Amino acid sequence: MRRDIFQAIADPTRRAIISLIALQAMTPKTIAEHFDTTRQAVSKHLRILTECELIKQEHKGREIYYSLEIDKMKEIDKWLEQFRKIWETKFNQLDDLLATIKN
Amino acid sequence: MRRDIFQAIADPTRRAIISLIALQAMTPKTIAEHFDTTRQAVSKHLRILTECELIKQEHKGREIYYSLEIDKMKEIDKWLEQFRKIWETKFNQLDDLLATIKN
DNA sequence: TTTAAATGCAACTTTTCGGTTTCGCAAATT
DNA sequence: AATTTGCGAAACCGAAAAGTTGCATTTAAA
Repeated sequence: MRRDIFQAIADPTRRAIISLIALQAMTPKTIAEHFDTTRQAVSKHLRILTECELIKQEHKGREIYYSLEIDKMKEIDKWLEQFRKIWETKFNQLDDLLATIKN
Repeated sequence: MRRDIFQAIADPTRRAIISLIALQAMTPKTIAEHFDTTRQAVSKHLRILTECELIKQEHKGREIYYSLEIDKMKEIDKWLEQFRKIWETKFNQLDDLLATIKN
């Protein structure tokens, strides 16, 4: 099983779950109510997200509250960094070009 | 077929291809030489990347040069925005806390 | 004008993925 | 004590994905 963060965010439902619990911790049941799917399917997604340490659990009686490990999201940002450098350079080149045309 | 950018970057080989051609345009043959896979497999990845408009082609005789559509990468950055807000807030909260302790 | 090279595409196979169903367990409720 | 509720895990299924093989096409080279 691959189970890395990029594979985790590939699924649209998982992305929605991430966005949802980013705002506040939730139980699987509550999360499932936000989507057109069963609690068990959500549970599977939560398992995958847990495996790549994107979310954490907090047990409270028989309920389990899931919340986002926001720091883990920075890994995506980190990977994007190489491309951000490129598009910023291109933007500057365009800037230079516009400046040249003007003068 | 889903074919969105998140599914496109889920595959590690595709991420490597993206990083590779971000620096300079390349033919499928040359790209394949960088990996432990066949040209046809690379071709399939290129097809997927083309379908979600992450890369573009430039024909030159019988060769086809593939290069990155850097602007498309910004979509990931855009999605990350919501989380960036959160981690920046947390960072500021920590800042405030440290300031409080100091005084 | 043959021959070789670069490529895309389609068919096929194997693996993975996402969802459903069923089950068992532990905590709450009656 | 019996029942309900919230949960994870395992077994199963269909669909999609990833890789392989073979072939057709176009262009360059001999």
